[in-house]
Amino acid sequence: MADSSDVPHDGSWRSASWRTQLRRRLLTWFTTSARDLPWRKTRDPYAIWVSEVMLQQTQVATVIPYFERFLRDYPTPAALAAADEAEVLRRWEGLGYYRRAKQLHAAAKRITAEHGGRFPETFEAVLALPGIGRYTAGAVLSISRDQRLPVVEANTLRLYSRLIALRQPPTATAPNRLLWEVAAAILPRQQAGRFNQAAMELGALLCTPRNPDCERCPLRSLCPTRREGLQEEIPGKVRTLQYEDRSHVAVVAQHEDRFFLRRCPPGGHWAGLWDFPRYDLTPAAALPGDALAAEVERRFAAEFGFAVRLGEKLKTLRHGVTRFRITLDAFTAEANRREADSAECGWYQPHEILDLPLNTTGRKLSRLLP
DNA sequence: AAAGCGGGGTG
DNA sequence: CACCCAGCTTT
Repeated sequence: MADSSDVPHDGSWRSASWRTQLRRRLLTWFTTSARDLPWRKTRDPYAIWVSEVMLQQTQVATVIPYFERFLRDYPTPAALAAADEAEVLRRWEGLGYYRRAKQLHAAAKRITAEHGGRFPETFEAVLALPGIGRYTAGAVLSISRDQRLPVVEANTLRLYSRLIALRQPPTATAPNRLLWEVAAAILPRQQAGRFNQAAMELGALLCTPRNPDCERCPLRSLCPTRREGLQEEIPGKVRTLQYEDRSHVAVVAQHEDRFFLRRCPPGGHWAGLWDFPRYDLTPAAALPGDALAAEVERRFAAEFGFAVRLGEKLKTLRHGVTRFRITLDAFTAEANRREADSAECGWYQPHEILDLPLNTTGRKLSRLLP
């Protein structure tokens, strides 16, 4: 049984005076150095929750316009709960990781049904909502209500690893438990929300992964990692990701002035979003051109029950997703007749496609249509 | 081209 | 505890 007390690190954080110094310096620094971000102008837990979910896997500059639009269109949990999922996905389009939007929508419905439309204010109730874990629950309730709850995410993970000179990979079980312990111990009694924001901001602006700006850091004299010159070694590397190449083919089928799209099935990738039919043909090198077209036509007919004939290559798109690097060859295709639309697929004119929630490659291909 | 973000859910 | 998640920006 791994115990956090066995994890090699610097124990200064256990000293009350060290923690007092840290709090004072960090909060003072935040007063002068905090970025002016839209979600810092509110104490509405709903708005802060939306920002926290958007900020997962996505950077600040990307999130800002999405956040402002989302709050304008859905100013309350009830407004979000009343929206169609497709409409929510359309507003999320481009942010990626669409499960976040679906969970946000589902949680808004739960808040409306179970909490009378008011964002819950106990840690347990917030944690019980879909898409909300320990970090997000702590962030929302500390920032909006100053509840004394710790947060450990990428920025604080790195900052706290350095403040305790953590000598092990920070995501391993025992080191991670220790980091949460540290995050809880250093919180002030008052202003826990400002403190958490300050810690994350310091990690984002100064205590960066590479070349941290220790000269400007208000915590430099408290930092054992800086003292020992280990900034590039701490936190330890988790592991290097091995990319995997994939070859996909998309079918842009046309009949008169309409194009065929389908909804991605539940449980799979891009679930609930629309896209042109696409097929994984890895490894593509094994198939000569004719055989590739025949294989795609076969799969298309098997899936949708009508035939198309592949034409020329419309476009090659390369996109990376998690550990995959995908080369997507999009082909035009002709359908002899038009099958009836269903809830899962159908024929659309280009102007109708504008209103469908599409994944990024689907949207890029749709812009090539007449 | 590679690195970094990135917590939540599942099994 | 390991693995998955179907994109984007920065370096």
